[in-house]
Amino acid sequence: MRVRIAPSPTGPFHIGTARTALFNLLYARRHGGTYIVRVEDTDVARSTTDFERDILEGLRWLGLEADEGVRGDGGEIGAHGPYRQSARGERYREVAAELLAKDLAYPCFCTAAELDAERMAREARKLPPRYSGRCGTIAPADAATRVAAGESAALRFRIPAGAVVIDDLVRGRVEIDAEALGGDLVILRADGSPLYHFTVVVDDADMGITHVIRGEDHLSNTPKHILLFQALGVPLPRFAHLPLILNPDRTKMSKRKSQTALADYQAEGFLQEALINFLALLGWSTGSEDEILSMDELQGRFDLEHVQKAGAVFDRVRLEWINGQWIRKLPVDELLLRLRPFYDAAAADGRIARVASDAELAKLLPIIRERIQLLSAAIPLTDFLFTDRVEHDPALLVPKRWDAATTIAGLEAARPILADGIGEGEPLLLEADDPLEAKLRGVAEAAGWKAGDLFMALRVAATGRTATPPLFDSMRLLGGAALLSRIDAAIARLRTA
RNA sequence: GCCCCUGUCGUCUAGAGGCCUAGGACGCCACCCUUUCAAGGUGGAGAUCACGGGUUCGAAUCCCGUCGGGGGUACCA
Repeated sequence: MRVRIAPSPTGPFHIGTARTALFNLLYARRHGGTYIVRVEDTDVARSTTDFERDILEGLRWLGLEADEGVRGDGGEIGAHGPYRQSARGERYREVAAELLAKDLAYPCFCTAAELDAERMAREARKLPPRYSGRCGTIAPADAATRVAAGESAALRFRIPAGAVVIDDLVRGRVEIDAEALGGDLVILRADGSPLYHFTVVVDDADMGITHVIRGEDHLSNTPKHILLFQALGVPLPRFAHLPLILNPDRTKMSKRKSQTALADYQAEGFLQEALINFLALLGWSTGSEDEILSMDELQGRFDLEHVQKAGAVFDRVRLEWINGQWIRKLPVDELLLRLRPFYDAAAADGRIARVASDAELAKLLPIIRERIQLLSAAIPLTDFLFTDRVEHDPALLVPKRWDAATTIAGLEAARPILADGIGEGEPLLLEADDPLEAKLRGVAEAAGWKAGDLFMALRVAATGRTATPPLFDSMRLLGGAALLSRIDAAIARLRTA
């Protein structure tokens, strides 16, 4: 059993390509097969090595690196190579020559202008576009003479008449009349470069692909491939056409309407595990009510029977929920590793004033992990710890039920207790009873304040924000000196406001 | 236009003729927990299974039609 993913490096790694790759890998793992990565860079005008690297690195990051073919570092392994179409030109011309020799293909001398005119004429008569096949009636000897004389000619594959049946693993039997295929198919341009429908078949045949699992957008073109496989005299692979991933308006997911670049999701702080989990459940289900699944679990459970037939809308909100689940599920030391680059980047671009140490992050993790759905969200939640001063907004500083005078009184009343109770580098008191909290509650009660209001005033004074990790842990993390100076600054701010 | 695929809560889905008074999850609302925000817990609203005909004692499940949505239709991939 051999499957493949064949990305085209004409743009950044697309999330839809990632899902197709995942389904292929899952299918291979489940059935003990080989998962192959092939780069389809026949379109030299649009393909770039930067895009290729982006795709290869993306696959590796997701855990979808090739068993055979092009690996994450760009190297190739396997005995069926080369695995880049740009390196297979010789082979395509060789196969094309065989088809020509058997008269299964013929040179076409039509110019672009002639083909345009033909197409427009048919359009005017409300007929579907279709090549007339007129060059197909030129005697092979005459055609050969003209080619030898240097006349420019593309090579067309003869599409035989009749119905083509696709026995699709997810859609069942699909029958398409060859009449609807648009006439004889160009497989080699006049300059000798091969076209997609041809290269894909030659490669799948040469590489011994047994199962072609790809997006539904290829279903209508599959008869062309089947006819080509038959002309080549090689056994047909099984086909499985996956439902498309859709924009919220239910059109095919596109860059214009959705975020499609994997790298953008990565940069936002989506976890590899979450993306895999989410993508697996887009168009496939376990048949059970399980939702949070690891790659290992997916590999053990995947099947084509539960693949959906209708397109699936990419629901970003659901992805974020799954990401939050995985953030909480990851071991803390692993989570620290994942968070590291986000803090480093924030320090580099000035969102925080200094680099956070591993020890500091380790102390933070327990109080932020249930508060973030994206790794990047950790920064605004904890930036107050890594900055020299906070800007106090008086409107936030004064709790709803309080006025400025009460707030000043509250901060002043709390100050000596905090000066006494918070030093530097103290351990957190996560679940435990906190004596400091008890004291402050006492102060609030004596003054007739709601403790929550006092806490809110302190929260904003210490962090500049109204939504933060737990107050007492936040204050301990900050340290006594910084805390007191922020309280003083907050009081000063209120006096001048 | 033509060809093909498809149609269960807003979204992802369970469902293979009686287990369906259609289940779960996200999101939404309420409550609980609670120093904020989350997380977590409980409950709720939300689908005449696109519609219309059949078949059957019985249909979300089978058949036909209609309508809606999507994809394809290149000397792009």
